[in-house]
Amino acid sequence: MQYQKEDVRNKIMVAGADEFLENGYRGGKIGSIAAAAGVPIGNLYRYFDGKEGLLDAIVSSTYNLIPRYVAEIAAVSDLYGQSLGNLAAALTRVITELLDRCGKELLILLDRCEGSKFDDFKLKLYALVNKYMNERLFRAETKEDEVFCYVVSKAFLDMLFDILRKGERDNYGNLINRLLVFCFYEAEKRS
Amino acid sequence: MQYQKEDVRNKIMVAGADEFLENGYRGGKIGSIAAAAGVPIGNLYRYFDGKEGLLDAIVSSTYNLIPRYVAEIAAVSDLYGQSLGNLAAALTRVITELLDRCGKELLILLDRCEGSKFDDFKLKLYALVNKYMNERLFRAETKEDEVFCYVVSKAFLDMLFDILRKGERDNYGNLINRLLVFCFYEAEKRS
Amino acid sequence: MQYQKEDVRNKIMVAGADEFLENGYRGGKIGSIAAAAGVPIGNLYRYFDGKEGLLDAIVSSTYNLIPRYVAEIAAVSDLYGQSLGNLAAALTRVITELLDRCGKELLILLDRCEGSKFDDFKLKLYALVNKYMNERLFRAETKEDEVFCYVVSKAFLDMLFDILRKGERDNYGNLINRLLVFCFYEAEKRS
Amino acid sequence: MQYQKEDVRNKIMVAGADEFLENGYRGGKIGSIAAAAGVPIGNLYRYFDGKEGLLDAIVSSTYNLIPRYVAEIAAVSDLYGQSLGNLAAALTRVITELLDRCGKELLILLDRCEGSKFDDFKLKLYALVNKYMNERLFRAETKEDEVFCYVVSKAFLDMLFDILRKGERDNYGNLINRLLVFCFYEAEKRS
DNA sequence: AATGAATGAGCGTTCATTCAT
DNA sequence: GATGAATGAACGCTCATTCAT
Repeated sequence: MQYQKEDVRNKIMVAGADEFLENGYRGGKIGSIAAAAGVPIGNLYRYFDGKEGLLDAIVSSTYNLIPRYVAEIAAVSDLYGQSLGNLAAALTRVITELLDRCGKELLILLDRCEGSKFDDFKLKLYALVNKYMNERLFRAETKEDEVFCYVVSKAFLDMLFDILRKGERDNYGNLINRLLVFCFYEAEKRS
Repeated sequence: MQYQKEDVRNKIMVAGADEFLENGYRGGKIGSIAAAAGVPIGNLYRYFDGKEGLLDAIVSSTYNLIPRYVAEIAAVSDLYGQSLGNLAAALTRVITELLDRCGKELLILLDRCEGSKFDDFKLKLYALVNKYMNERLFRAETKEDEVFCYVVSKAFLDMLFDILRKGERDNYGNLINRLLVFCFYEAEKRS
Repeated sequence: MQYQKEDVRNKIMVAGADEFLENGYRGGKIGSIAAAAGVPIGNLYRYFDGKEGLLDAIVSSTYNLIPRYVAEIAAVSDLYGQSLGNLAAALTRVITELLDRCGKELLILLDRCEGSKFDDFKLKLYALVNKYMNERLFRAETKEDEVFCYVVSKAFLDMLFDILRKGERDNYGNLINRLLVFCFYEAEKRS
Repeated sequence: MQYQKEDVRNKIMVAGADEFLENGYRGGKIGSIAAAAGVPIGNLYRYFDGKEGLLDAIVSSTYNLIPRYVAEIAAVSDLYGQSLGNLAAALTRVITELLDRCGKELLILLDRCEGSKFDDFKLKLYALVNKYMNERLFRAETKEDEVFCYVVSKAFLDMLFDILRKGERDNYGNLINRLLVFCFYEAEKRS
């Protein structure tokens, strides 16, 4: 019966992700998730440790993956930083891969975790990216510089995610390219 | 007594805004709001039409104000668009005024309305700004252009709000200036 | 509305005590208690902190009272120990008072707290009484003596409670007198 | 395979007895019992008719045995009643045998059957013993006599069980001897 | 016969809203 | 109009029992 278990587990996780995406963690109902997954409520608790446990199962691997992706993106930037074109290609590859692996989960983490222990994901992520950007690009000296660096870092990230939300697969490359130009072309002149 | 009534009404709205800011609309409790306002629960229902009604009262004037501010910002841009310096000064004035009038309410609308009828505020706002930006700056022709325009418009707005979230009053001017340079200096070269 | 509040609180506590007496703590249902008290379920939670809190409210004053009563009984025994007749009279007074104050609560504590934090009341009480009895009467030297002392102490206590369960108010005096004779008359000859 | 079936049946009953002893009938979980017995839940239902059926299987033989033991003890008392020493020896034999056969089950019956149909075992047992005691020893005439007879009968029984709970195998003889002296030596003088 | 996943009734609890005073 | 106790629908979760394999 092993294959069935995995099947059920997946159905619940998909239903849970959809429910949380639509109604948030607080607004998402275990009953609705179970119904959508075609599973009786009680059985859901065989697979997951309650509502929090289900969110955890849906989202934690992505949660843990992100710092590595950020580091990888930073490494890629260090390598190709001189040529925005090459950088864009590399970034596109990394980021489309990220999205393919855990796009939905990322959206939940970014916007739909109010009331859960992942509530702070966004802030942590922004802080992480901000750190990299400041070390490499901005080298903020005043409080004002820091704020500006933070604002731009966050915007860069948001734009990346928006491209993934709005764009289509065969646009990604071009759009990320344009994003890089927008953000970093002759950046020193502009900040 | 009209004066007292207004006083009570205000206390509830302030307490409500704080509660919603801290816990979101779904997570905010009527009981906590009434307690924080020093008002018996039942009385709250005299002044507001339930939880949704209270949110409405707190937020709707800002909700309705925003399109006018966007239009005003657009008008200002049209006037001073040639000179980023002048534009920044004008924008700073308009935006700090906006923030002074309804900063808290704006934050609620932007981030804390999950589960209410204002859930879509962010999207509407982005769409509005996107429209102005597209008409004035991007003149998108392809689907890809549209996405890029949207992404940049949204980012511009987010950055504006982030400055307001992170910055301090006497930074606003400088930061908005830097923001404008970052987004629009030789923009045509970069998009 | 203050008088009503106390009234409701009492009705809930009486209904709770009856329910717990009949079905134990684990078997007692909050719904039944609320119904028996003529109170909607939700309102019960205004007065008590959940099921455990209700049990606590019903039982904790008695729980805290008991050591004092044991000490008082021990003191009475020290005073009148020579004359079983006088001792019986004094004990009867103390114990009927105890029963009048918290007979039902005592029964819950003794037999119906499985699954709650008062689970160990009986053991603690027996240990307490055993300590007094051993110090005054048995002076156990061997392991076997200790067991016998414990067994008799516990039996004395149980019999006391049984008299209170089974007897009638105007019997108490006689029955306690007989109990003392049964347990302690020429006790040294018998142990 | 008949042998295996018996083996599984026994493992379940042992696990069940332990679980009920630890958590009571209400608090005991079928899942935990099955796990402790190393048996899948579904299979447990092949051997026993649900939770109540399992308790029944564990406990009913003891439940039915008890009246016979009480009768035997009564008979022994009639034979050796004159000599407490002989009586003690005979009683010790009977009672250690009882304990060896079904000590654990007896404890469940006495203390851990809340919520099951055996809830009333203790009362029935006390009533039974009370009947014998009254016929032979007390010959109660007044209501008060009856109560006292009941109280002493019950205490005698409880003390017997406590000796079995607290004592050690090679103490039993001595302790039961002391118990008999404590309860019945010159009893007529004391009641 | 063995297995353990499926099932769902029922519990304790919360909280937006109403209502009696 | 002010007050806060009353109300009950709805949620998350448990666990005895059944059922498909």
